[in-house]
Amino acid sequence: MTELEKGPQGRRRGRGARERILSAAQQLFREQGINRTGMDQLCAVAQVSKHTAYQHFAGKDDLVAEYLRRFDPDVLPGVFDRTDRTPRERLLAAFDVPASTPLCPYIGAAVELHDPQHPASECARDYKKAIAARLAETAREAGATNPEQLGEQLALLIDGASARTRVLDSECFPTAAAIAAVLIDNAIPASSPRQPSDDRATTGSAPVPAGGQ
Amino acid sequence: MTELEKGPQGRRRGRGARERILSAAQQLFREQGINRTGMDQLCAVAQVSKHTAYQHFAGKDDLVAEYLRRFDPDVLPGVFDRTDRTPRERLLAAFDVPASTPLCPYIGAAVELHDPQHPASECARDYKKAIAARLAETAREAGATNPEQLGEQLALLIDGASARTRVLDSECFPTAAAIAAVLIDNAIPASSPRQPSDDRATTGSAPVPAGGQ
DNA sequence: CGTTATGTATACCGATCTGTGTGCTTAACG
DNA sequence: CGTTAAGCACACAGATCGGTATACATAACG
Repeated sequence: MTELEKGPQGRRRGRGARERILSAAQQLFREQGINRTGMDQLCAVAQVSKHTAYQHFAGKDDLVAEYLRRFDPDVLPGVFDRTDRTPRERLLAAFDVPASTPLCPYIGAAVELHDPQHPASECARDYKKAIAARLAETAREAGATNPEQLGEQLALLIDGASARTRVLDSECFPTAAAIAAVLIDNAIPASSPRQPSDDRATTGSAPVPAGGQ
Repeated sequence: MTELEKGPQGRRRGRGARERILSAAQQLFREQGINRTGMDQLCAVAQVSKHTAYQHFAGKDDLVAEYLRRFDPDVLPGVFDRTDRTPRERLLAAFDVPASTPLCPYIGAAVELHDPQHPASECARDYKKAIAARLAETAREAGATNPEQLGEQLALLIDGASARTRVLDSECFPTAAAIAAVLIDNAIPASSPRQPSDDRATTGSAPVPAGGQ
């Protein structure tokens, strides 16, 4: 989904301007925010003519939406796909983000754009719902009595940690992880709350830091 | 703190332009965000000359900082000062915000300004710390084993609910309140987790909606 | 090779932004 | 009443914004 756009036929011979634009957007939007990043600066960083930029994207709004859609595949893949972990470990791994992760770009976009009708805002909504759904799915695997509720709760914790980290300018994910542990243990009736070693999975445990957030 | 500024002497006879400016800022910044509200529009709403606005505030940044400082006294006063409630009820009342409360203005400012050094960002940090401190204080009253931890956890829940409400465009505070109830009951050793009626306070319980957020 | 799509360079447009400067009106206080 | 400061109306400066137009270069494909 990252290589075959815009060409009705399968030709396409360009030098990859679109990728450079999206790459620059990802960098600058995270570093400076969306509103504080002008198209001139963005094109300069991407080493792309302004004309070309507006040939690939209908406007800045369109670019922002595409910038957000680009996260879909690579945000929490290393969290949910790890079959070498118990469901409980996978749920907790969602809070194991590298220190000083900027800010969830979806929250940033929703706040900066300030328009629920904006395509990027709808994209952010969809993504947040998807994350909650995957958490709920994993919660079901873990044997939670109310997986949907636990998924929504954990999603709220992630957003809270991300937003609060931004405001306080200090890491908040450990706090969220502690809450998550309590909620998870409270939601799983079979497992004893303070006994994490009753997992039925084969391979052992490895403290791997998760990717995005 | 809201009526005696700017005059070296105690004279002052103006028609209250400063108050109108701050009032308009409070309205517009919440409705449209900070960056999307120009000084022209703000002055028009406040029915104030632009010249006068820049006579009261050194610049927009200064105005934003003042706008945030103005919340300090009146955000969660009706939550912590209610002596007719048990500490536990007071903690939970912090999550009883009226539906569709816009977004915590401090989170909004921190995200929109995107500069931790900005006076308004520092103000937001101070406020968030103060809220956590008051929650911790109340948690101590409630007999929590680790009041500071519980205060920080509840503060994170509030921020998470506020941010997530904005992104999802649907109310998230009930979810946060449910988590809070679990955390509070888990943190208070004396009270049994599923028995809220063993409070030692005199007056009964009244489901009153709290003020700000 | 020649066509065609893709990209570059640059200038420009109108709108909007924060912030000032000038001159006039009006209200408060002695 | 007269002084004085607060406020108003309006124009303007300088910068930046998103977006467009024109003209030229180049790479890919037939």
